[in-house]
Formats: sequence, structure tokens, C-alpha cells
Amino acid sequence: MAERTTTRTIDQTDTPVFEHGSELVAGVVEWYRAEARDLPWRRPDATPWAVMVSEFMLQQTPVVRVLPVYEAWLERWPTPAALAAEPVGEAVRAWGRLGYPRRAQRLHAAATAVEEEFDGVVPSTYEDLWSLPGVGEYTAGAIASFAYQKRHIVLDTNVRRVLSRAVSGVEYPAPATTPGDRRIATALLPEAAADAAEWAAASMELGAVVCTARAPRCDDCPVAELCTWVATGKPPYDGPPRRGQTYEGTDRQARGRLLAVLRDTHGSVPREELEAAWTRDVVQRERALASLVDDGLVMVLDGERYALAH
DNA sequence: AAAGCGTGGAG
DNA sequence: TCTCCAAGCTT
Repeated sequence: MAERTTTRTIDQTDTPVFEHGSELVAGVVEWYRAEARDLPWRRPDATPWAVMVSEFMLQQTPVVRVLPVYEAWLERWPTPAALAAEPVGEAVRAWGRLGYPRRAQRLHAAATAVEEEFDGVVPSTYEDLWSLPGVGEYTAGAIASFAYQKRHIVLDTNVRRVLSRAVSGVEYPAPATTPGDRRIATALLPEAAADAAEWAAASMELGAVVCTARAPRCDDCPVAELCTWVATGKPPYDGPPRRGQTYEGTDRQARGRLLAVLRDTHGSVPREELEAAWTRDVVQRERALASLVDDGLVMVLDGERYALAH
């Protein structure tokens, strides 16, 4: 019985995605064991809930800004149940200036779901995790991997950039995860779950501190000799222009200003106080305020006063 | 599936 | 100064 041919699917070939795959993984992991930053969510005493909190906070926000908020958060809400027991507005307030306050709202909703659907225990499977509000492909893999040592590809912007350069020889990855990213990550994934989990952390760390977007420190890279991008002379990015996010004068900025007023005040705020927070465009202010209410971040108490939702 | 969603620091 | 971008998710 030719088992080899019967188990092979039509798009598989004998050509590996990357000749130096195992060396790449080994080199990055070895470097990680020596150089990893000591981050609180990586310590042995970090609970799955702590890992989950860190992952929510780290979605689009740098480590240094997350650290103090993370510590205060876990001190106040050491379990999902503790957070679920409080109004969403308290989560939004404690979120402070991390940005994208819907993440606080979704973390609260996720805590509630953990409490109600998973007996208060942060689920350990990829599928259950992905079912939680605010948990997508990346975060599900990250929590499964870091909190439970499961074997999953973990594709964040760091890992995608590392793979883009090392494997594909391209300076920047696509704006979002592609099937090609998944194929490469899957091919590189170590067989043993514990090894896969360590590789996930290590490849993220390399992207975060060495293989950075702006000024990669290739001289300090443990796998520069294996890197396709380096080997081909670091060709500059040659794709479609990547849209930069504007911020000044946007609805997002207006929402931010309005929410900051509510965050910094306990209880409710009179409408005039919100109006004073954004005077440059009345139409925009009203649209922003309405969207905050619509999103469930803000509550209208009577037509005159506003508060963080609960 | 492209666009919306905060904020602050680094180069 | 100004541009880029940082452990994405949702609709």
C-alpha cells in the first residue's frame, strides 16, 4: 500500500517552503532563551487570565505602555469573575489611555462569557477561545499557546514580518494575515507542542526587538545568515503604498476626547462639559457622541447627562 | 474586504 | 515637524 501517495494532497510537493526552516527555528529559540525580556505575562505564575488580559492590551499598543495598566488591572481583577462582576464602564475607565477602548469593553464581555459559558475558566482550545468577544485568529492562538502550551501557528505583525524577511525575502508583510503566511508558519511549526509554543514566543520577540519594522538590527540577529532578505541585499519594499492612518481631526480623535472626559470623572457629566471637549466641528462632535452611545461605551442618563456605560 | 477604531513614542 | 507604527478585531 503506497501510503505516501494516498496521504499526499495535490498541492503538496517535496520542495520545502524554506530550506533553512529547522535552523531558523532553532536559532531563534536559542536566542530567545538567552535574550528574552522578563515580561510579567511570561512568568511561570502568570495565569491564563493574566495572559488573556495581556493579549487584549497588546493588540495595537506597545509593551511599555501596557505594563503599568496590566499590573493595576490584575491587582483589581485577578479573575474573569471579578471583572465580570463590575460594570463595563469600570473596565473602560481602568483601560486609561491604552487606546481603542472597545478592547476594554470586549475584554469585559469576554470575561463575562468565560464566567457564564466556561465556568469561570479561560478556555484552552483554539475554537473556544476564538468564540470569545475580541478574540480573533491571532489572540486565540496566542492564548492557547502561551497559557496552555498548545501547538498553534501564532501570526502577529512581528512574526509575519520575520517570516516575510527570512523566508520570502520581502521587507514588509501584507497588511493582514494571508493564506501564504499560514502556509509558511504551518510548515515551520515544531512538532512538539511545547516547542511550538516556545517558537511562537521567540519569533514574536525577535520581531519586536531585532527584526523591527523601521530600523532592523540585522547585526544583532541570530539568524541573519539564514535570512533571504539579507542574502538578497535587503531589497527595499516594492509593493503597493501602505495607507498611513490619519488621526488629527478624525472622528476617532473626537471620540477619544469625549471619552477622556467621561473616564476622568466618576459619575455623570453634563452635556455642556462634553461639548466643550470638541468645539471645532459640532456635527462631528454629535456624530462621535452618538457613535459612542451606539457602541455601548457611553450611556445617556436623561438627555442632559452622560456617563460610561453600565 | 476595506475601513473604522486611540494613543503616544521614536526616528 | 511629521510620518510611521505598535502582540488586531469587527463589520
